[in-house]
Amino acid sequence: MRRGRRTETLSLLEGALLGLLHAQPQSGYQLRKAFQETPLAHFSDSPGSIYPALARLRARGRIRGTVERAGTLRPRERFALTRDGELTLQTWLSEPVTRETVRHGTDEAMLRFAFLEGALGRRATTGFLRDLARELADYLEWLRAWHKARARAQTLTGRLALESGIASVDAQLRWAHRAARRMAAVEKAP
Amino acid sequence: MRRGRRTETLSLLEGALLGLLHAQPQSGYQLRKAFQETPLAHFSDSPGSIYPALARLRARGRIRGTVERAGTLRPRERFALTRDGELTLQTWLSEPVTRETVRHGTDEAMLRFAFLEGALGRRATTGFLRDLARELADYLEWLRAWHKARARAQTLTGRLALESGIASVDAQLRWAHRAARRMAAVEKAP
DNA sequence: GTACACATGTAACCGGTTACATGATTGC
DNA sequence: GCAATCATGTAACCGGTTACATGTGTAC
Repeated sequence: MRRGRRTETLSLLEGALLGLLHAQPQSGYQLRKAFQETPLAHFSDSPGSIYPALARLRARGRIRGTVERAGTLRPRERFALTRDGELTLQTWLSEPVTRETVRHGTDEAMLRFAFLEGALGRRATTGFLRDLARELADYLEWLRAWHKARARAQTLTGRLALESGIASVDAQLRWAHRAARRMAAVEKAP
Repeated sequence: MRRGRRTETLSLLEGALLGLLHAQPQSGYQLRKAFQETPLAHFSDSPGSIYPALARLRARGRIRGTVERAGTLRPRERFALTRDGELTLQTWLSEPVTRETVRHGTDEAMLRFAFLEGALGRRATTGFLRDLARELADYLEWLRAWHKARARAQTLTGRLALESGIASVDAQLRWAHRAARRMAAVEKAP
């Protein structure tokens, strides 16, 4: 959906593909199944989204495909990250967590977090969680202030919808704190 | 992002615009500000998204614009729903809440809910909340089962990310129950 | 022998993003 | 005088959706 001027920002789908391929080289079909069957849903599982995305990533040198069972009547192409793809993934995962990251929805942040350990190691997660918790707390405070100030001017369902958002952000913030504690505990006893 | 074959499904942005214009006829600039300043964030506030979307809706007869302060040097165009736009909005808001609705993220469901009272009245919300709660409960159960079954096979951050999703859905489900009770209470004493 | 899972694509459409463009008004 | 706000657009790009297309392997 967007393209950095020079830095080649990844779309969510491309990020997800790189992250999955980093964890485990696999075919387009297996990636489709992952989008169907795992909680990674919300990505389309249609071939029309995944195969072109893979072709793009390959054209840009992020991934490389090797054909398996070439002689047989049912070959398949297994994709893996190139060194360049690994760097791209790491760069994407390292982008700072800002106000915008949480304002536009936490999907991207959580997707990146899911891949953090695999691609950057456990140490990298501490800062991520700290920044995420900071921004979530700020955002939550702002949402609550907004709710307090404007609650009466809205319809009942409008108000309730806002409260749903507040409850969601609150849950994510609590989760971030729990997760940070878990990470700290694990770091002491690896 | 998509187009129903014949039924002219609305994009999220178009739905948001119709909902906002139904609540209060206003100009493109005011809509932009709404996306900047209210918790409706996550829609782009850039003129390049809103003005073309308004032009589309007008071309399809959903909205009508009237130029205000026409003689002055700073005119502006205030948009309002046509009768057809009202019907389109109502149809969109009436679409059933299914498994897919929650699997792909609850953004659309919550956006629609926010406009429900204004466009369909309080009575319409009861069924919506019931369906939403049902689907959220199913989805939550599925997520928990998945977590239990696959937790060990994942990286730590992968597991934590899943737990974040579970916490979020859980929070939304609790909210849905609270909201249903609030609606019921209000219906008795309108 | 037929339905379903495996496996990979292409092509048209279109909506959102980014960047560019223009000019008036208000407040300091 | 200059910056910020008001106000509205256009144009190129490109990625995701939908629909179409094709053929094999396996289990009943």
